[in-house]
Amino acid sequence: MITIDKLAKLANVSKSTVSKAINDRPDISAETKRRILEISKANNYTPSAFGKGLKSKITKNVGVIFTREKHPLLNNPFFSRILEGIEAELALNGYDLVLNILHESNTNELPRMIRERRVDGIILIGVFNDIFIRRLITEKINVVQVDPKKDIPQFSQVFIDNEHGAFLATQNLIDAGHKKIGFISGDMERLSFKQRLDGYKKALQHNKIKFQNSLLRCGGLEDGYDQVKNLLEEQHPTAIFSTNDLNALFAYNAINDMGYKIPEDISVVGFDDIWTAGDAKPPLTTVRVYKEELGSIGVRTLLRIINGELVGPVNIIMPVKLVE
Amino acid sequence: MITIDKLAKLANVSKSTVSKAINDRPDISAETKRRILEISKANNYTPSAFGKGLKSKITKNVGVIFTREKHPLLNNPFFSRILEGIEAELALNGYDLVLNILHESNTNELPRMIRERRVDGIILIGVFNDIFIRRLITEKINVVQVDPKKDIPQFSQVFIDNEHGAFLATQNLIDAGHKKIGFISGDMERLSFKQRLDGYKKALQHNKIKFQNSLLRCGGLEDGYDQVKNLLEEQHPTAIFSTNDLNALFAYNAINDMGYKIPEDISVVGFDDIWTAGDAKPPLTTVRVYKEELGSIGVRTLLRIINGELVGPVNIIMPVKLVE
DNA sequence: CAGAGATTCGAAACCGGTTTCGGAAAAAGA
DNA sequence: TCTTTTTCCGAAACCGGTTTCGAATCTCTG
Repeated sequence: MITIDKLAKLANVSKSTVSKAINDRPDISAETKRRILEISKANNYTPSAFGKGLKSKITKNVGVIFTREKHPLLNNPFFSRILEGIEAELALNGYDLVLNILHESNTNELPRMIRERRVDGIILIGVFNDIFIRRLITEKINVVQVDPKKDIPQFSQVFIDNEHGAFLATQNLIDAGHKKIGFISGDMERLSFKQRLDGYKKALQHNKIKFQNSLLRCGGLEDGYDQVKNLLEEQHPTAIFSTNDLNALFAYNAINDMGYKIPEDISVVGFDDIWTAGDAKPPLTTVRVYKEELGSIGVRTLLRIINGELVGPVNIIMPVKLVE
Repeated sequence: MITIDKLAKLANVSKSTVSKAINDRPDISAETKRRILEISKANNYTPSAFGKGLKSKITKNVGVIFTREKHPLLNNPFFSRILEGIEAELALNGYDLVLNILHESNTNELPRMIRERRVDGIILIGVFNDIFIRRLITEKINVVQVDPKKDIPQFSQVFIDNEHGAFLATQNLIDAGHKKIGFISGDMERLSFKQRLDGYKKALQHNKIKFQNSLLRCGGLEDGYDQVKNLLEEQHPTAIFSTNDLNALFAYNAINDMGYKIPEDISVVGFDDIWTAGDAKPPLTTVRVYKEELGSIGVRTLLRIINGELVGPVNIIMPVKLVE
């Protein structure tokens, strides 16, 4: 491993001069710079991240923290897509991505990468407890929250346009003539599901359809199947809006198992546009979320914060699209 | 941000003494150590990664490099599961994960995290070109390859027991009375698919069934549907072994669309045990691969290399299990 | 109580960079 | 030709740790 000192010896200059050549400083002659860069390339010298960071405090790393409730993150179909979006955008800007996956309960102490300042900022995806949030704020860490489960005004945040998406989805069902539209969802503690409920309500109201609590079935993802069955038996809706595709697919199963046909007897619209949605039979109408975009916009926002281009926290709402 | 110097002032000792207290060195009195640690905790001091690494060359970071062919990695259902396995095992051992996702074509230059020695070792998952591999070898980077697409004897590698898994899957079909078993697969350039073909052949041979080239349909994941259709029309097998679940699900669709019934007319067995396998109707019999384990064993192997506990490269074969 | 040995601490060097600042040499101006 | 200015380079300090080694103090032994 070649260091700046060795390179300086090879070029018969001081290490300050090498540093100037490498970093394109003004006080160096064109000829010397050329010579040094040549020797540098010949010995494929790369400045050590440690040496650089020690002085500059800049790591050129960004931390990404996901939380998961129980087991695999697969429950969250977004995981890899958002992560890929983040990674691509970071790579484009010369940053590396340091990944942490935490359990929701386990977010008391700050991760090492933050404590030891191994990252210039972080992107948060998931649910975090209050102590965690507070420490991030007091330590003045650069933070962007993507698809927030909870609104934290101190952080910059990238939202999905949940309300409008849900509005579109519901309106789509209403346009098809439905008046009795069931609503199924995961945990309503989550901001995104709340917002989707709002969109559902707005669409009903906009069409002068009375909102009925009895048409709601909310809860965990696990028992989606049973909830749909229960909803169908008790309320006989002609359509169902599901706040997420996973539940929508459970609904498909339940509807099929009860002997109904889709879409003749019951229509279903989902949200998220996960990759299996198109393979379902019949293909699921859903609200497309641009997951990679979510990640890359999150990164761009964070980099603006890191570069001091942003004064206060900003909120960004990413548009969605109804796909049939 | 408090540094070791400030802490030393606060405790009225030299910074060498602080270092000794923090790192539990012998030449320090119990009382002084206690006092320093107390003050350290009170000011929640965390040594900077830069300072430490500069001297020790140890980053406590591990790089993880995935490659993708075209677009999202979702084609690879392993992605998040293996990644989670890796992350969990690294976290357990006090390491952070630095993620890189490369395009196969774009793997000429070494990633920055390797050049700048920002990681103590790397885990490779995917396809890498020869220049890339050679540079890793000449630079003496610590490498473990997980689920290798190509055998690289210079690296330690964690394999899936593809051959035995394919043997089990095929034997399962033979036990059910099938003699004419189609074989569909993705790109046969990949080591894992080759090995699965070997297992398929072995099972046939073991049961004295003649292997027929005409029953093979190999190629991309994209046109799996058409290939299955073609296979069914031309050869009329009574069963199909698919080297991956994704193709198996395409086979389901093709079989259904052609008016056959599963498993009455045609049986299907897959490989990988992706999460949708259980939801298919009827549930897909498949070979379960312990994806998190794959990741965590990869990490454990890498850490042994980093700690100098391993002399040469090792090959590890992870067992699989047939699930119905 | 002198001398040997063990304990405990700190000064200084080191790791690999960046940055400041002063001075020499070269170029420009008088 | 003598200043003045500009250009170019290097010595030295600094960043935040670790490690070595010498010295001071304390403990033990004969």
